[in-house]
Amino acid sequence: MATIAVENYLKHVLLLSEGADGLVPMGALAGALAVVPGTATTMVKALADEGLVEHQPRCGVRLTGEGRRVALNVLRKHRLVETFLVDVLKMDWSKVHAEAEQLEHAISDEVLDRLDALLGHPQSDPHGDPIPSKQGKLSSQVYATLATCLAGPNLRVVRITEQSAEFLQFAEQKGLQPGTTWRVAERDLTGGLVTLRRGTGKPLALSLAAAGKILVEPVK
Amino acid sequence: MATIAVENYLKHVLLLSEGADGLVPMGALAGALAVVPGTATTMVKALADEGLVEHQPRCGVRLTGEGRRVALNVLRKHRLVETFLVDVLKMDWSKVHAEAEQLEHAISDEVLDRLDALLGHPQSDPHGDPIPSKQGKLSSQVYATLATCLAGPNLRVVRITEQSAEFLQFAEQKGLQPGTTWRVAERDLTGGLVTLRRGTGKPLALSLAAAGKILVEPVK
DNA sequence: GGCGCAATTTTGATTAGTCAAAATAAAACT
DNA sequence: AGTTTTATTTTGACTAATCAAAATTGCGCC
Repeated sequence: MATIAVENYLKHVLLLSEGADGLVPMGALAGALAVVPGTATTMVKALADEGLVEHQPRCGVRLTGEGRRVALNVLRKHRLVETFLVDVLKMDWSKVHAEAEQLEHAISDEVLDRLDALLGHPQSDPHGDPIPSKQGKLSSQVYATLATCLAGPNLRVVRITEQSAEFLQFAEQKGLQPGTTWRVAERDLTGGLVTLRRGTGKPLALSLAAAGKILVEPVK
Repeated sequence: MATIAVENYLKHVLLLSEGADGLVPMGALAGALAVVPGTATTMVKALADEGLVEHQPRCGVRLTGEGRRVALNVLRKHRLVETFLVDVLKMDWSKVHAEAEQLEHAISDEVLDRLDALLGHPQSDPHGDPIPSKQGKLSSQVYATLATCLAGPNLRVVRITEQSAEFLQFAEQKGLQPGTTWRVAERDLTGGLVTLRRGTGKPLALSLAAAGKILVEPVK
């Protein structure tokens, strides 16, 4: 069985290769795992020997089929656990990430299945991140962000692409949970500001950096 | 924070010092943890340096106040997780021990509290093992076993003191869950056999060894 | 009172994962 | 093209936890 460290390496390679397709640079991987670059190199070579990743020296790393299977299973555990913690245990949105980071390595596939059934086979976790299916399908729908949408149409928040407790707390406090509807009232590219409005409520100003972490879809 | 290995050492010292009070011999500890004796010695010395246990060379080991606090917290996690797995996820009685063995090291104190509330602050787990309170109180009521009770009075099963999946499966299949009522129909000390009856059902024969693992209380 | 046995401890080695810092390779500027 | 910068890899060392096997201790027994 994969150790906790191995599971974490594979999970982060998967996460970093979402979107930015192709190879994950070693520096990015080391950064995500909070280890020095040399450690990542050593570990990746070991994973390559196990057939879990493909290492292109000096260029980067990519998951093999088997590595991807393991990584998706870990990610599925992570996101289902987050959903459980929020939906069943009523835990704070912003705390469940750290919690799931531990639990994802401790729950068995059987518990995973039962949790999935208990929660009604959810498609996404409380932050809107898609939950890989048991068969290893991961929805990779591309959404717009609040930083790129033009002023005018109504937009529904579908996902917050940032795990830090600070940001999630901020989003929750402002009412920016997945499912809520907003529209861009004003976009000031020069000032790096986006102003949002929810119905007729008072306006909410966001930096472009923050707005770029919030994925939305147009309300039909 | 205590590592997983440290938590396991402390938990097993606690478990082994229940009943057989005083010092836990190194051999017993090594056996419970499935390590060679030398490993246990090394580890216990390290724990003693941390102030978690008291090591009497060549005699055995005992928890300090702090060590006991940590051990009780781990045990509380273990038994509440078992209860959750059986009561909420409807998992098989005989499988939850192995599962909880992993989860006890992964759940935070906050999740523990919420789990406890969700389950209605249970006093004992599905096998009848007492759950330490949040304040660190562990019920140490002394029960009779089916091996020691005389034939005649009705007895309620309160606890199965054996974690192995085989034994639990056996007990479940025979209907010996905590809460069920039986009486000893016949005791054959020479043959090492106890014969039980449940109401007017057909008799069930148990070896003394097996009967000794089943704790009971008289039905008033 | 010494002998043997069983439990315990010591010693030396191994594995997984890590860091610090030096070495190397590739890319990026003049 | 040559030099600087940056990313990556290598090297050597460390920690936690473990095992195998040798050394030690102390107890029971004639």
